[in-house]
Amino acid sequence: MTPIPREFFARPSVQVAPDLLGCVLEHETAEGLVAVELTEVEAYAGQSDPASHAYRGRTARNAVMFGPPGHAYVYFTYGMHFCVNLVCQDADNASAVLLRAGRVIEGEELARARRARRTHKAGGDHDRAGQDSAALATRDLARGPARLCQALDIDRSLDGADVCTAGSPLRVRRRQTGAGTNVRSGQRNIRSGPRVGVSAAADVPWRFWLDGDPTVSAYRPWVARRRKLVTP
DNA sequence: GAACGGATTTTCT
DNA sequence: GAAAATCCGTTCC
Repeated sequence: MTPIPREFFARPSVQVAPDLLGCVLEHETAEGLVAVELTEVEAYAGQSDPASHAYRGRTARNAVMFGPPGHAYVYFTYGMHFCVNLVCQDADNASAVLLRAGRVIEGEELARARRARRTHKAGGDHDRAGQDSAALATRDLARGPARLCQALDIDRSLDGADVCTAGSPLRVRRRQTGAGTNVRSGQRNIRSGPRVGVSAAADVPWRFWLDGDPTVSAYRPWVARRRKLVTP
């Protein structure tokens, strides 16, 4: 299985993002291999994009965005979640594509076990500890950026990982279209709209997804992240 | 089916 | 001190 060449990522993230739809991200660990077909992504530019982590310059967290293309930028957010990006273009642009959702095509049982594990942890210690992991819908396994990271067991240890090298545990490849595989209908329509959870530059349609795919997260028009009301 | 609170890091004011 | 590229269980329509 040949990874996508680095030149693929050496373009503006807005061009790379829609081309990533339908590509496969896979992570090989001691537990096994889990692979997802990407169904939803978002493009982030560098210092010209107020919604980008790179907007205010380089920090310890976003350093990978200021490096060569074809590497993973993994960050921790909201105190409990990881999200993964793929770095695009060159160091001066510090742009990347956020992977928002995917459809598990390999290692579904492992992905389900990981998601159930995390769900249990996040939900606290209730009597439901022994919750049946099969209760998780297949389409929800990697539906959302943090869920995708849970299913693939991606964390900060993969920050900076090269996804263009065959020997790397984390890599991106094109979907196999040969005979014998469960290839779905050929070209599906790609749609675009405003990015999710972003208040700055909300008018830029830099979110891309496969039209009608059940693993794409529901569209939230304004997401109006409710600010905590401060009582004086 | 929408809406809220909680978990609790990284960054900036 | 607060907001953020989030998810989940609960609660109220």
